This record gives sequence, C-alpha cells and structure tokens, in this order.
Amino acid sequence: MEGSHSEGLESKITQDLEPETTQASKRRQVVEKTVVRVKMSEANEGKQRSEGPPSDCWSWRKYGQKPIKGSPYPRGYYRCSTSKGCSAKKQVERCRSDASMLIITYTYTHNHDLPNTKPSKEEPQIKPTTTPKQEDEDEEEETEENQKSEEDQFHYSQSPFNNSEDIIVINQQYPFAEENVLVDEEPLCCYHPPPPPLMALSALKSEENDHFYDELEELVLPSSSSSFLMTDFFGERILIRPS
DNA sequence: CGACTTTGACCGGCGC
DNA sequence: GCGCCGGTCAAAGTCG
Repeated sequence: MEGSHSEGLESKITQDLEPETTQASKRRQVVEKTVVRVKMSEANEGKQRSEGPPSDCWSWRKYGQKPIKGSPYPRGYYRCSTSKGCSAKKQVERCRSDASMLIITYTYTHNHDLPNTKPSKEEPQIKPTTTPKQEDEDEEEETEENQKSEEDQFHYSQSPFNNSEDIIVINQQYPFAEENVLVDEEPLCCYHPPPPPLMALSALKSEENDHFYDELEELVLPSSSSSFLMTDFFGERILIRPS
C-alpha cells in the first residue's frame, strides 16, 4: 500500500469560506460553512483507497449518506470523532460535473485541538524538500495561504471558519511527496506550511479518511485506469461570496 | 471489545 | 396543506 505515496498525489483544493447562511435557508444554515473543493487526478482517485484521501487532520466518523437530487453521487455526512463534544461536521460529495472533484463542506468548528496524539515519531523528517512549501510558487495565493496557513494551520482546529471571508487556495505540489513523509493524502493539511507534527499525524489519520474516500470511490469509479501521471495540480480558487 | 461503516427510517424546513 | 428534500438518528453488521 505504501509502496509509493509520492506518485500522483495531485489535488486541487479550493476552500471557500462562507461566513454563514449559504443562501437557502436562514434557519437551517445559520452556521458557518466552509466549502472545500478537492480536485484529484485519476491517479489520485485510484490511489485514494490505499493512499489516502485529501483529508484534514481530523478524525471523522460517518453518520449518514444520502443521494442528492441533481447529483449522481451521494453525499456523505461526517462528524468529528476526535472529540465527543466536538460539533464539527463535514459533508463530502462529488461534483456532479466532475467526478474527480470532491466537494467537502465543513460545518461548525472544532472545539478542540488537532489530534496531535503522536507528535513524535515519524515527524522528524517531515521536512519537505522545499522546506517552507513553495513560498514563491504561489505568490498571491501563497500570501493568503501563507497567512492562513500560519494562522489557520493549526488554528484551523479551533476556528477554521472564523475567517469568514477568506479564500484559501490550496496549492500544493507535493513538497512532502518525498517518501519519508506519508503526506500523500492530506491536501487539506498540506496546504499549511510544513508543519512537522502535522504530517505525522496526517499519516495516522489517513486510515479514517481512507474510509471516506473508499466510499466515494465506490460511488463512482471513474474509469480512470492508467492515466497515472504526475500532473501538477494548480490551485484553483473559487470564491463564493455570500453577497 | 470498541470503534466505525452501512442503511433505512424519521424529522424538520422549504417551496409550491 | 402537501410533497419533496436534506440532514440526523439508530440498529445491525464489520473490522481491527
């Protein structure tokens, strides 16, 4: 399974922060929502299973799944299992027009810190080749990302959506795709700078996330087959403004 | 044994 | 008021 993580881990993640009330209901959606779009190449999709999905560093437990009108793919409902009292939730579904695009909607915030249960162990070398990510690769985004990263990187655990009007563009090219790092699955995590412990735990969490993707995979197995090439995924920012 | 996934049923909100 | 749809709950089953 872990033969080669750094193979095709390209994911395009776009995170849109919605201050609240998406637009539909005023009562139902009076919660902070963060929409994250994760674009993964076929390779990724194929590997999701074994490699791990673009997950955040949290533990999620699935508590439901429902077919959504207008979408050929069902939506999965996950709840943070890291902490019992945590009300953080997330919905995962595939883009109906692009099966390779995952739409993850985060709701509520975590009221606890990241499950850094294993800060020591395989984190020492988590230093990506390009140390601080690719700070100059995405200047603009990087800027934002950087700020966000540094701030949300772990703050995310406390108030990921508190940044109400921010756009987080995850632009990762796999800085950690080395081999020591098992970060082949945390786009969400990765968009943060190279947080040492984070990576380690990311890998740990991958199991759980694995399920989540596993499922998605079952939903729709794109005939991806062998297009397993490493294509740099560029960050794509989707700005959703609750005008 | 505990934690998690799966699946059907139920509930509440919204639109017509 | 009715029907539709999204979201959540709960029981059963599975896996580590």
